[in-house]
Amino acid sequence: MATDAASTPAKLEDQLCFALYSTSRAITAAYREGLSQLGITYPQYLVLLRLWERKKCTVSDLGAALALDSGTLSPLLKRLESLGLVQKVRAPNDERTVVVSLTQTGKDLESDTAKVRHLVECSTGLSESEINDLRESVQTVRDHVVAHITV
Amino acid sequence: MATDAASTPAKLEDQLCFALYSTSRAITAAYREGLSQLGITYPQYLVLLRLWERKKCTVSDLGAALALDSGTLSPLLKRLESLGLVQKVRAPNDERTVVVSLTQTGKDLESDTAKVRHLVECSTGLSESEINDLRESVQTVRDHVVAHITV
DNA sequence: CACAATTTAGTTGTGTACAATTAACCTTAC
DNA sequence: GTAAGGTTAATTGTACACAACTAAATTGTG
Repeated sequence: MATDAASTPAKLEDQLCFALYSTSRAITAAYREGLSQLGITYPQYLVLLRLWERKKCTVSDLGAALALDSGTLSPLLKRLESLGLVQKVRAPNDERTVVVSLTQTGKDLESDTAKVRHLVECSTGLSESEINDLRESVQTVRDHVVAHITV
Repeated sequence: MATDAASTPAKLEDQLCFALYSTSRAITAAYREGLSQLGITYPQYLVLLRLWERKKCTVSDLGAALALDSGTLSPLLKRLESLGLVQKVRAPNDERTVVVSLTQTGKDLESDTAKVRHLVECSTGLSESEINDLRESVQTVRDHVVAHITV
């Protein structure tokens, strides 16, 4: 009874969900200045990260990798296209799918982001192995929660 | 040189930032169904969490607790007000500040959220102590990153 | 008192997130 | 072949986030 949810009023700072929410936004903010000098936003950077890994992605490939739907990706990709960083082409064998690929400008941007990423990693105050341990713990939580939602 | 940033192409799933970003959104999604039955969104729930802790908050108090600015909070509080969950009153001694407080309906909502919170906590697959350990690790990262930005 | 600097919310504009819907295209069953 | 059902991306509408700006009120200083 002492551990009854109603008897222990939940505090904002005690919530794992808020820790993740506020920390994610803090890291996004840490990326903001460096990325804005490259002309891109943080979600755009994440999409580019995926494209630097795999030269060609369909919109749904990107959606699966980032867990974002076309309502988010369509306008985001339109902005990346108008920035000249990616190009979109309808697949000839299936006119429904749109293949997104990097332009040369988009490819060239990869090396510029390494310094920004390094600065943010340093700002965490963690060693490389500590970063990886924490990342794995957080990913495990994500996978559990996602599996629970899907069920 | 093997660890040079340019020579080790960064992958999306290897990034702590993406782990935090995607996990935060997954947990928000896990809260969505339960909270929508109570008529509120996840950011609104976070604001209410703070108000259940402290009966009265100014807008800037809430902004400091949540790291959100008035551009986010003003419309959010307007929606909570139109839902009848909070009320806003100008402080008589300082007409600039707006004191936000809970209505009875807003107070009554607290107990209803406990079950939603418990379900999401269970979906993480972690014990209570594991949740707390992870929360503290994530908060430490946040505090480091925020301190680094402010400098 | 006067008045510049600061504080506080609110507003505006851009860019995500996400649910719900739409439109075009593909596939399958018949 | 064609109609039904499924897939894919785009669109629409609501709600955050956040930068930049505005307006009103307070404070500090001479």
